Amino acid sequence: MSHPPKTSAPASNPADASRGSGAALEKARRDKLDRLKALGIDPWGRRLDGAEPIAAVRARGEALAKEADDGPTVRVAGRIMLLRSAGSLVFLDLVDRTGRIQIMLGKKQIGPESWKIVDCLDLGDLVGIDGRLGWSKTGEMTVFAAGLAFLTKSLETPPDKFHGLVDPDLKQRMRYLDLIHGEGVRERFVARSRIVEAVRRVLAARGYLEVEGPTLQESAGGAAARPFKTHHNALDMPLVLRIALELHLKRLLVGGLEKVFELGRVYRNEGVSPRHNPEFTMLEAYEAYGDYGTMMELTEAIIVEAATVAGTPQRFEWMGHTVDLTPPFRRATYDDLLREVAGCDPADPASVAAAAARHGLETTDRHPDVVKSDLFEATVEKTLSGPIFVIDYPAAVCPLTKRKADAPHVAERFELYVAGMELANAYTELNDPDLQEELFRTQLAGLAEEESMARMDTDFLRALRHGMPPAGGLGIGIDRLVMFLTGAASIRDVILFPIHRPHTP
RNA sequence: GAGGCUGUAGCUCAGUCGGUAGAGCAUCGGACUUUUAAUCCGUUGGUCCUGGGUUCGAGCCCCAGCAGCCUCACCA
Repeated sequence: MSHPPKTSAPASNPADASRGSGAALEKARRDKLDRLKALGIDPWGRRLDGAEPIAAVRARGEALAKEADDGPTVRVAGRIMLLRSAGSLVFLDLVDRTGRIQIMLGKKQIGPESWKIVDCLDLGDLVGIDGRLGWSKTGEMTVFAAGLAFLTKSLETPPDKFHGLVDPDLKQRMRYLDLIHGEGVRERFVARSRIVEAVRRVLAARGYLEVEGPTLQESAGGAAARPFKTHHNALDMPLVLRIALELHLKRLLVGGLEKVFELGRVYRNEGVSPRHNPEFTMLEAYEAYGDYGTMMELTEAIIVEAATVAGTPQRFEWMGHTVDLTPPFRRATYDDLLREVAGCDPADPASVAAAAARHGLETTDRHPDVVKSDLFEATVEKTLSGPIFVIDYPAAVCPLTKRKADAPHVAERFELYVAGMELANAYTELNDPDLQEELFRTQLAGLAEEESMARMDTDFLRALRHGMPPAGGLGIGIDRLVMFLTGAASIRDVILFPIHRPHTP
């Protein structure tokens, strides 16, 4: 080989030549892994009993005098988030699921053998620490380490220790990193868990039974949405994933379970947006001998309890709306809001159509109630800061709902809106099998099956003919509930692993 | 599905008029027994999303594609 060009002269050590690249960053960590093994340390660790949650340790530390040097001995375990070396003294910030605490490791204090392990520590490694709890000279609560247990080596470089992960794509695809480094991310998902617990607690306290319906169905009913299609091999039958919980829960009302709810995933083959993910979590609850008024009271109880456990303030700004959770929530009829906001006479189809036309909506060959519904969505919805119960809907857009006794064109339905977004939907359930069948048929006429909320379900109709008690039914979108209780702007911020296209190399 | 914006080192981001690819953090080497995103000195690291095109020359301009975000449509 002749003289290489000076500008591209290779370094003497090929590994050094790429030092700092992604591969070299991992190699540096693998070198430390090998050094640990050489020291007889298992870099992948073993069971460690008796580690105290860092939050609990911090609580104990608060009671200690700053100058005390006789603090209790504690054991903590967690991930190294920051590492500052000052010669033969090293400071770590250790994080577990409950909090963060500073660790001080001194060469003299832990001895030369353990110090060899300290030399092998990287950001992201998991360690256990035994030490005295106290305060550093600069006033930081600190565990002064006497013992160090190496628990797991991290071979990948963590994100920027100050900014964390910022790219929303990376945050979602690598949620584990987002949970470690993202500001408030872990807290938000803990809040989600607490909210779900609260929902179950409220329902259980009222005597509701939690049940599980089928997610694989022959036909998807109970909502207006396109389903995902799949296939069962052994039975050689086409199946769809459920789009709602409704029709099976109502069968259970027929079966005498009287108060049932399901909290589970539904799947809708629709577009994605900051408020839509193809799979999302739905609560549906049904109470025999109740009506939509019963469900309004239940909805309010669930939301107030969920807000309490989530730590949501009573009044806050979200998505440009001022939300006030002080019960009772406002109630307003559909027609009153329409009159107020759209400036038309809801009782007069011509007036409604004229208003709809002014907003550029299609009105020809459309059912008057559909025009009304379009007008409502175009004008009223975005103005509803809420929470507000919108009550009494035009009957033609509510095929599963009982009509008002004295006004058959009005359905006993409410939707709860917050910040212009639909959060809950409830009916006095239609239990007249003949009317239900008729509504299915008229809804289906002239509509593509995929577009209709009413899908003929003859087995469901037969169940109704056996007698379903008069009942109230409620649906709440749990993801959206979590969004507004945690102040999240996107549904992807409250779903751990939202849908993504595959990354192509 | 349509439109707009974005894509540069492991992470967070600059990159001027088209003229040899930059910083901070991280890494590696050195100093430091009270640090706080430690600091200081030195060091290293690039498929500029992918593929074409224009040009003497493209991170930058043009075309196509991929991915993300936002808006709209479907929907909750």
